[in-house]
Amino acid sequence: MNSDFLNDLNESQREAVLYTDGPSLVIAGAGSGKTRVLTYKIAWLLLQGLKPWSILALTFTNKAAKEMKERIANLVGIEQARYLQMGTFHSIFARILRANANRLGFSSNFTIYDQGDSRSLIKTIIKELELDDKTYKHTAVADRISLAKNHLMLPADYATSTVYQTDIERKQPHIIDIYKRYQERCHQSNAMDFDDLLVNTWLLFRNHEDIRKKYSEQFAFVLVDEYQDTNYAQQQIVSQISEERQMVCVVGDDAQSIYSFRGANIDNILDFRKQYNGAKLFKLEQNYRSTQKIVAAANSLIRHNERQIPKNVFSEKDEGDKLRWIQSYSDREEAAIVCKKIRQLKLSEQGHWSDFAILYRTNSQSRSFEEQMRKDAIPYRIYGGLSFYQRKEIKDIIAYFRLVANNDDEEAFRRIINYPTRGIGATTEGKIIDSANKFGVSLWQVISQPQMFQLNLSGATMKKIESFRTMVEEWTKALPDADAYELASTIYHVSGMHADIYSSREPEYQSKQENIEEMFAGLNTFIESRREEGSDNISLTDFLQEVSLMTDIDSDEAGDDKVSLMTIHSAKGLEFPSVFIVGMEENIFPSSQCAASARGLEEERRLFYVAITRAERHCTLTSAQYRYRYGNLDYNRPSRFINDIDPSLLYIDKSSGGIQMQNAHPVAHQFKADPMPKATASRYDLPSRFKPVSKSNQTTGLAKNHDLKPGDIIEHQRFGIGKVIQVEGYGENAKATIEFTNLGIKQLLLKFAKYVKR
DNA sequence: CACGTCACTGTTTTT
DNA sequence: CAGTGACGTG
Repeated sequence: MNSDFLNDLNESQREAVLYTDGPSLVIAGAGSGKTRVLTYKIAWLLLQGLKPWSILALTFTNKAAKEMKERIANLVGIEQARYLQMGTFHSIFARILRANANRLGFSSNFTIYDQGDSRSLIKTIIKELELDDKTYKHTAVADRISLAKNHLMLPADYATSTVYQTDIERKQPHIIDIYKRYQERCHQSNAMDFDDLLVNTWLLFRNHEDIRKKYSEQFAFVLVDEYQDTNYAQQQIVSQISEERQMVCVVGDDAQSIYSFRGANIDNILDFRKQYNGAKLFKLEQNYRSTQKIVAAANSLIRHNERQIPKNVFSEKDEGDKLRWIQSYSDREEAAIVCKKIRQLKLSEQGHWSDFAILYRTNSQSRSFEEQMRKDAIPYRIYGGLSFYQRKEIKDIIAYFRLVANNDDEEAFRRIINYPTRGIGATTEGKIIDSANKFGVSLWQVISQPQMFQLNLSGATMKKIESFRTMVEEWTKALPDADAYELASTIYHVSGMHADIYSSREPEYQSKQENIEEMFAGLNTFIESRREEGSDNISLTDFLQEVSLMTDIDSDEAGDDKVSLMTIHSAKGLEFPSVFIVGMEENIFPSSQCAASARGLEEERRLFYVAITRAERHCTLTSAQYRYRYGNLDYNRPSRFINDIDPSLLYIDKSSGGIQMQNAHPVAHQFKADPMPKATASRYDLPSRFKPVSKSNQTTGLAKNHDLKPGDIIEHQRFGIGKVIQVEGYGENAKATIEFTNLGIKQLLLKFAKYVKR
């Protein structure tokens, strides 16, 4: 490797890459090649002789980490890239915590509680403390606890903080009690929530200097992506790790800080140079993404914010078109206009559907567009909504895996102790919990030694519990050596989950079946790809660890020619030739609650800035006068943000008002979308987390362009011989109804089915 | 213990 | 409107 790659950089990028004398802050305007700077900097560090494992690069999403790793591999080769310490804050810290769990009184197989788990635990605690669930709403309490943790405030600190004073003023003095008890329960369950992964890492380093030292010596250089979105805890941990050498490079854009509601603190980036004295500042100001007018319009908007690092983002691309603003009468008309514009633009630009994105403030706004696009036969894909891992059936099967891997996991225990029903009802469950609380042990310990923990139950109930316990125990014993897929499959069947899910042919159940299939397909892919990488970590436990820190956004099925519909938040980091920012109305964008405070309003404005800067060539804003919200018709004035844009860069389009709703399009039938049942409409369109690697799939069967028709005989890898009864849907969504000789009728999502034609 | 009915309550959400 | 959760009945 030589340093030729540096020629790909512009001057400011190169300066940022080459500086390795101390801490630095890289302010990367939208579209200015931020990822390029990060990856090249890492390559440069390697070239300087740094060992890959001594470079720590922290990102916010798995996707960003993966992308960066791939790009670095292209520069320096996979051999070096493989050993880079690169990943999300949470996954890197989880690894550190597993290695040192005993120091904190956890064991290394601890469970990671997701948001659902922690909320559910908080809910039970509120009940146990006999607090009024109207004053103490579990979601609000959870947010409050999360906020405390993001500020590294332990229950003990909480009592002396101003937060506690606020609680008292709000007549919620018991949040601290819930917090305390919540932490105890997590500990008893050998579980950490997402925030604990940060808090506990910080604690580990604070209380065990030898460990902190070890890591700070290992990580000779620390890089942080999206620094504007870090919270206090993350900032502190970075500081713990880099204390001695101060070799930190953080990259971000204060103008794109939009996650304060998750604890992100914009001051981290604004005050970075105060925290790291003498830190060097680099600004990447050339935007390579958008036309000049789009960049200028975005600049004119963000100028209205007080708190920011001054910068001059510019573009040398075409001048381009002004932003366009269209007002419509209603939300339905808004959707119709947008669809019409998309068609026109696609034609005039000779583009693809995937060149277009519709961005909105809230998920619920997707509805009118969905309806209209289905009517107009425009292919689309909605991002967001209920994620794969939040679906009940997936959470259930994962809960089994979790309990097997960590018997003390209370949330997993409670989820499945009586699912599928095995005659262990609420009363019994209550008694187990009481005993556990009384003795300060986990639920599992109570059922393991019922007499010791004074569990008083009838002989019949005891027997049921006993058999549940033995069942799980056996799996736990098998865990270390078992083939993950085999074990998972055993659990699925022996637990009775399989029978339950196949007990009906209702669409609801079919969708569950498909989702579980998909999970198993994912498990398979996981094992295969780990094997390909030469890793032995392919047990069910390894799968669990991977899965607990994964989200839907991480897999994207780009390549599909579809219009993207998503919230502005989830559009961050993406770009599209044409962007429609819809619902530009007061009370929606800016949302009424955020607009109440100056800080909140500035964040909304940054959100709008993010939205505009997603556009490469065309950016259209729309406002509707009337829209349905919560079942009634609301009137809203146009968003104040419209006025924030330099009028010379905004074209007010009046031509489209009052378009005819019954727009017949001659080409429409070509793209006819599936008539989807409404309950599952977006479900089939969701990203499949683990899209099987085409390689492995192609060998056994095929997925994309299936050639099945009714009457065909197939042999399925697991289900055996079957006859095709019916095929429906297209491409990604194609599924077949197949009658298997041994198993009866099943529905298969062909995307995942492994079979050969006979 | 399963299922039906009623009241309630609505941002954004990288892990 | 629609999804959720609490509660009561078979």
